[in-house]
Amino acid sequence: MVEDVPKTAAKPTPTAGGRGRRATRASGDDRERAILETAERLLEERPLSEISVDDLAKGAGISRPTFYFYFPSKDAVVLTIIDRLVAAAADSREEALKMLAEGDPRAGLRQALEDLYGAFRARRAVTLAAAELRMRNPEARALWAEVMEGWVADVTAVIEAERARGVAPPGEPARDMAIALVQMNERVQYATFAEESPSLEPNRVLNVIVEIWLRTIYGGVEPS
Amino acid sequence: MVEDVPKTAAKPTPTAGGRGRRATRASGDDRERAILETAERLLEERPLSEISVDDLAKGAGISRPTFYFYFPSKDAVVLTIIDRLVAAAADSREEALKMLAEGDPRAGLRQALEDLYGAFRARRAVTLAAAELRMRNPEARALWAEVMEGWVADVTAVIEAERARGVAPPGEPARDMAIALVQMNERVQYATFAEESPSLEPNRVLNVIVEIWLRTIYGGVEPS
DNA sequence: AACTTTATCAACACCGTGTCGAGTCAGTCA
DNA sequence: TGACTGACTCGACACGGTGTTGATAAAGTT
Repeated sequence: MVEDVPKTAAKPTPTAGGRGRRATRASGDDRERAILETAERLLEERPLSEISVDDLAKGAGISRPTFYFYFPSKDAVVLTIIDRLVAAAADSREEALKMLAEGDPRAGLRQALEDLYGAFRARRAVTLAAAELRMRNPEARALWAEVMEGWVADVTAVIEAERARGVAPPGEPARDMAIALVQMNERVQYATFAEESPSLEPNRVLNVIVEIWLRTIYGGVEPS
Repeated sequence: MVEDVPKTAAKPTPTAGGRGRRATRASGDDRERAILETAERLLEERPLSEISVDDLAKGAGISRPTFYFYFPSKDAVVLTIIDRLVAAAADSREEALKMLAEGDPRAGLRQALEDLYGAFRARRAVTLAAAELRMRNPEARALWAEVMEGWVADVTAVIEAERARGVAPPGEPARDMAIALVQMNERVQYATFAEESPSLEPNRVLNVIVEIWLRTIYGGVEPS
């Protein structure tokens, strides 16, 4: 059902912060994984706000106090899960960035947006939980901010390069454009995942955001 | 037995739903206002999730049970406040739409975005609370969806008109473009109000989103 | 004056969080 | 082997928030 990521090695601790277990290396590893899997499974069914610590404990076959042996709070569990999503997305970004540097920037841009969209769509439930958590948890906010900052920096560089090459017209500061574009993606994708109304159809999202990115970056406004 | 109130003509009830008071016309009006004012005041200080029913009751000079005489829940209070914000924003939209229909669409568009931005910036705290509430309250979600739908419909009409006039190039379906643009505005403005990082500076927001809107609507992508 | 409606709140039932302390159990190692 | 230790478990509790109940008072209405 939930075949987990293959990177169980090469990483002593997901984050340096006080997330995760207190200190151990014994059989409780299974329990920790069980909690994380339960969280992911329940998030497919209902929003984070409707999942209690008891639900997670029950799902992992332990009592509520025992849950606290493994994680300091419900939020910490979700934060750990988000860490992994973010790491996966970062890989996608690096991949796409490489492609962007060597080939045609326009095709590369489409590929990059596609990979990014794919990374989050694959973990739709977690993405929605992240957005929810961000509203009330400073740590989640900081983590997300870091992610956004990374993309903005990359996109800014791309826009500036294309302007320098003379293929993109000047305009508002590249970084400002990048912020708006990246935030647009986030919002549009969230709406689609959450099936808001109005929202874009899943199979239309990429066409639309790619067109807006291209027009924004490459298309100057002809004076009427 | 329905004593009609003359002061707020043309509006019997903010919403048809069971929001607000149960039924009265006496001095308790002051209390109701006091609760709403307390809520707005506290929202300037801290997020909705950190405000309790007791805080609202204390702020209005009543006990917690008495609060429930006036509102069925904390959410209902905020929903009432959001109703008003939304109504004000709708007025702005109508205003801007009129301007858009008679004058130059490009200048009109800028004016419309400016008015809209202003309407929400004037009620920054409430706007942020609305976003928070939307995450966990279906009624708030429905209300916001209605608002978004209204804007999307208007923008769709504008894009289609401009394409029909031949001044805007064809491209992805007008409605899809409209959805993405409206959602971009929402996200960018939210980030600015919340002082996220990264986010646009308050005095730069309009320049940036107007440029993106114009390039998206009027600027086709020249083939490289 | 009897009656109704509006308004108020102490006390309660309930739920979710997080902590404490008293355990069990599986391995050391003396 | 038996005392010791550290990993692990959970019943019972304290706390803080929500929403309800029922008793009561105060202000109209007839």
